[in-house]
Amino acid sequence: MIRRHPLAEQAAEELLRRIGSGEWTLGTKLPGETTLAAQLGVGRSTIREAVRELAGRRVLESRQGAGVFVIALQAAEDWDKVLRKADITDVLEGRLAIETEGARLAASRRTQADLRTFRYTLADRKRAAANAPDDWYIEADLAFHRAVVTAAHNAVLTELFDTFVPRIRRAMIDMLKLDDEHRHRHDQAAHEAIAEAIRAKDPELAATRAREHLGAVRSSVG
Amino acid sequence: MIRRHPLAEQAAEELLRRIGSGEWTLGTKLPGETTLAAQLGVGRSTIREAVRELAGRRVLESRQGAGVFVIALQAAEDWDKVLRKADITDVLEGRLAIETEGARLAASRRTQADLRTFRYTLADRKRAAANAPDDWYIEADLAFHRAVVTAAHNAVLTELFDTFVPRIRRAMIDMLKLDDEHRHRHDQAAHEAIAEAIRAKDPELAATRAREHLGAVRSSVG
DNA sequence: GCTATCAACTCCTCAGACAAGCTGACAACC
DNA sequence: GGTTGTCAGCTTGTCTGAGGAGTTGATAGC
Repeated sequence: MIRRHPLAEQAAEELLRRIGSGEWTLGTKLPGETTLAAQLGVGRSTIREAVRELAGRRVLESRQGAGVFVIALQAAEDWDKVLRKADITDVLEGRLAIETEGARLAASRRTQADLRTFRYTLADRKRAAANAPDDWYIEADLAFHRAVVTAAHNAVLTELFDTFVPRIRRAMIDMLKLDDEHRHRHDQAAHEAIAEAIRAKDPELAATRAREHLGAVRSSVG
Repeated sequence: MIRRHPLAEQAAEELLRRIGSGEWTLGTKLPGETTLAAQLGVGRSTIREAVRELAGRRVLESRQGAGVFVIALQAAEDWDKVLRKADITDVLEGRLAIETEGARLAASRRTQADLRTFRYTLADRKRAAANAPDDWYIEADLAFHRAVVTAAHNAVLTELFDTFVPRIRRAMIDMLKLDDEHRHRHDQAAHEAIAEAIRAKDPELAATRAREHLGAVRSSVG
């Protein structure tokens, strides 16, 4: 799948390159559209589209009458992309950090509703582990883990978990393909132990069990 | 600071709204530029800029000759924005998760170079705590904490930390403004204790000390 | 059934015109 | 001196018309 970049995209890349090279630093006003168009040898509307693209990425900001200004030195890291490119062990260690702390906080903050969610998702996971196709099982497993993080009642942790999910899901799919005997489906007990520790309001125990479970997952991959 | 949105931005918002409302789902081809321009009552180049902006945000993709397609149902979560809007306690708990696990991993993986960085950044921090202005002190403090996470040699954790930094920095500035006696500058010992545990290759101790230090920071804010 | 052709559609790029907004300089005024 | 008003010259914002280039699906021919 080849893909030729339109001029506007190339122009955006060039602008980004110049910003990255230090030619224009934070807060700098770029040359006018007509000047830039002449410099890059393209039309003014092409420059405008390039600027608009970088504005969408929160790198540039244009103010009518004043000019175009640099508001970030590089494109905001696209986390989806970062995670796709990262080693899966690095990703799993990030997940371990989030879920361990999530379990610890959940143990102090969980509500009755959280406990109900644990029961439902654990039951689902048990059924799926027994006889469902891989993708069902994966969703059921992730649903329980998400419930744990949600019970921490911390928006940042929940959002972090959700950011990691797509990458984790892909890794699980790959892993299960190589695992004909469904060995990983047998750790239902470990999941119930985490839920139990949270129910019992034991932060240390919940954190330890979460870390050990995820550490085992990490080892089985790396 | 009032700020009127240009037509192109308004058009981009409208397109995003329609995508979010389910009018156009994943993979859908949008109507042509001329049609959209007529629908929204703007010129063609305005529509083009709106599309280009959403392309920069990875929501749309335009293919010459084929059309414009939806490639994501919503703008990728802009973490900078998420963190700006989140409670500072939630952010600090996220940081605590990252740094605790970072310290734990650093204790097993730190190199001689990491230890050198610890020494430099700790010395800087000590000097800054003694007599430097607030912003110097904050940078020195953050530099040490970043060194700890970097020593974990995990790209995802490092990137996560860097994502959190701007928000943390702002919170520290606000905190120090209310703290005439510079109470927070006196915990140099806690920082050196973390570094010492990592030097001694004691993961549990490093994690515990990191968690306790950051827990104290969190309590002093919340 | 398969391939080649082609017309209609799409986005891409440019140029030119005018509107709208900002900035700094300068004059007028208190 | 200090403040305010005005304005020229810059900037970006928007529209239009024209032609180029790529894609797609229908159709004719084999």
